Amino acid sequence: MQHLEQMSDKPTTIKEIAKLLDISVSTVSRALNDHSSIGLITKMRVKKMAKELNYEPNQRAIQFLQGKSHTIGVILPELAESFFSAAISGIEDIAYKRNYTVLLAQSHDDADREKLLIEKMKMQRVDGLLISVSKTTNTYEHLEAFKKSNIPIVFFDRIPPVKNIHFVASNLESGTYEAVNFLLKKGHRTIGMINGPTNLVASTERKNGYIKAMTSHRLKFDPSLMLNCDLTEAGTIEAMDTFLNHKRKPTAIVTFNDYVALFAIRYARSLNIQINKDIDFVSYANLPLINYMDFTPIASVEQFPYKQGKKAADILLDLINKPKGDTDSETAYYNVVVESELIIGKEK
Amino acid sequence: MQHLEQMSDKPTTIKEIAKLLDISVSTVSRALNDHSSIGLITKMRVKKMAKELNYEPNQRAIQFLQGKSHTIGVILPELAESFFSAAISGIEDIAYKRNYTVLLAQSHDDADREKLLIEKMKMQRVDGLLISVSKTTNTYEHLEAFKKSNIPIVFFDRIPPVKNIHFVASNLESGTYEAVNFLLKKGHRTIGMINGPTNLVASTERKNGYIKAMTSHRLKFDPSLMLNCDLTEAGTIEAMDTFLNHKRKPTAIVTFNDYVALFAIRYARSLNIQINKDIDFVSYANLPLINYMDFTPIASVEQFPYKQGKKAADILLDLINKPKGDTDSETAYYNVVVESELIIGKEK
DNA sequence: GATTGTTGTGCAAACGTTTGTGTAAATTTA
DNA sequence: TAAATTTACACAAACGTTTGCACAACAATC
Repeated sequence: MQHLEQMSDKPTTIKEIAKLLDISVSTVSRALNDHSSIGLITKMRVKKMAKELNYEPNQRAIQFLQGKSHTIGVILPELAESFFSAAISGIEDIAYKRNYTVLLAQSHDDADREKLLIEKMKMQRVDGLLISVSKTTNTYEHLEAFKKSNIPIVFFDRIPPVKNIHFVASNLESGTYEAVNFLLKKGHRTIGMINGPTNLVASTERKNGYIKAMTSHRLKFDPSLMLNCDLTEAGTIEAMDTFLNHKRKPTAIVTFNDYVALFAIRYARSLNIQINKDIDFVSYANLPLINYMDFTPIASVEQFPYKQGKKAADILLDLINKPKGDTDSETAYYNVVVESELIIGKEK
Repeated sequence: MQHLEQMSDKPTTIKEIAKLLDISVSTVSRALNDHSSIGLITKMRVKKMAKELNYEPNQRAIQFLQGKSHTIGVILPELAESFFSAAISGIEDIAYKRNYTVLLAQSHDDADREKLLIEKMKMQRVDGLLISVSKTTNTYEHLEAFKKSNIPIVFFDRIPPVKNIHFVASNLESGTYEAVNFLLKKGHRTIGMINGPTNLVASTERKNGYIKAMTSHRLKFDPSLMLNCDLTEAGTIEAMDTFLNHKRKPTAIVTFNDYVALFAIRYARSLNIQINKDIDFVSYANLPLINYMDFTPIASVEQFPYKQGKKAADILLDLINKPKGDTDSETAYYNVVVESELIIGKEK
């Protein structure tokens, strides 16, 4: 009975239990899994011994045997952005609920690193991949290549311009429509927009929403009021300068995200412009802390990142656990749109 | 030559290569690993075929065979807190550099969830665990139990009061000392401190730093000027009320972190108190965005979370790859202190 | 009392890879 | 030219678990 002191040794295996009880490993395995063909007495004996030895099944062995890792890879640009830290929480919650683990990696908005990470995820044999592509990603062969590996992949938020993919994104067009509409109803007629880089789908959607709102009010779209910006502080300031020297100086500005809004507002204040008086600002919600600031956009488009993460993870796990009949998984793609919502800030 | 079209099938194995070349699997394995006992011609043939079939070694199989997962588990309270999102970047960078992957999970400051996650990490057979315990964790048996599993564990930032553990933390005592010293030099004599819950080591360290600074200026420590707070907004307001009605009303306040500082400053402003005029604020750096605010602490203690994450991961990987001779690993524990630094904000 | 059915268990293969050992053939040495 | 050495490969075991199949023992049926 010296089997009790091997605690701090290697983890107990099914074999040891078998040897100690003088039965076969298959019996032990079946007993632990409550297989119907094992006698009650044997089951009890096995379970008691398993508990005594602190037996825990070696998941790595099981994963290997079954050819499933029960792990999903998640690649996202930057956890420091609260959109993504909220999204990862949604992903994680779904993953753990459905008994999957999460292998995390950040691209830090570096396309090369992203490529490496994707390769690594494939080598790690993740069961599926969730990815929000980096800002700098502009070639897509590696994504196409990954698709060939038969590992399901779901894109979220930052969707690359590639055909036949599954993705989850927020409806930026309708969100922007609402935002611009809100400004129009407030009486604004000259509305500027600091948009993102043209290679992002998100920029196009915002643009479309903007145009739609304008035309629905029978206003003509003035392209000079929509500026593309690299989302840096310098780029934002440049855009602001353009607007402030514009022959049609905007009375309201919609910014691509809260960071841009912050830069723009800070710069405007330095020029003694009265925020939300001389110029109204509307943005897209990214930063929870913006609520604590003294001068914040009067409204913002909430994109529900947590919900988006949940949804994306759910879809991925559905794809992973889809029965073999691939007939429709080859033709049907999840294109899920999470509605965004215009949140109007409390007046100060 | 019909082996070229099995691309979208199951991943290629070493066996298939062996069969196609009519050699043994061991030869293929050794050829791919450039083993000395394999002829040059064979190596070339194998490598060529491997490339042709897009062979990638099955890491899961290797991990299983070697009994190593090459994965570290990371459990932290909340990625939305920028301290942790910075820390995870450091962890990730080291892990990937040293060829490990990161299994991530958030406790969301829930002790029960944390317990479950630890259990799960053990079942997943991670090679090591990195953890920053949740605020609500107040029993430590599960941590002690985990140590018995022989999986190295390194704590960082939020260290539980448990003996004989490896940890990385910032030197809050010296940071606080510097902060209080800075205020004393500015002429303040009545300095309040909104500290954290007493069960956190971090609170004790701040307290010690505070006391040290005071005594070094030959000032007596007034315990009524150090309040313990649950770090919520309500708790902060309560603490502020206590201070404002104190017979020795502080002319400067040190807060546990930026969130508390925000709550305190907002509340003070609502009472028409002039920030950094009537009362000077000093805090600990958590939020990058605090720089964008109009009223921010005049100084803050930077804790270098990225560096801390890197250091913690490095230590963990060293422990994992430590040679078998356990003689000193049983007696010696890494207690690494990352120096913090007082950052004095630009005057506005 | 032979046949079928049920219950409980063991054997062995399989997953993909690495690695220790065995062994031909080719080369060098005496 | 036989013996010793080297070279180049194959065989098989191992990692921990699941699972199809075989098979014994026993009970129930005709």
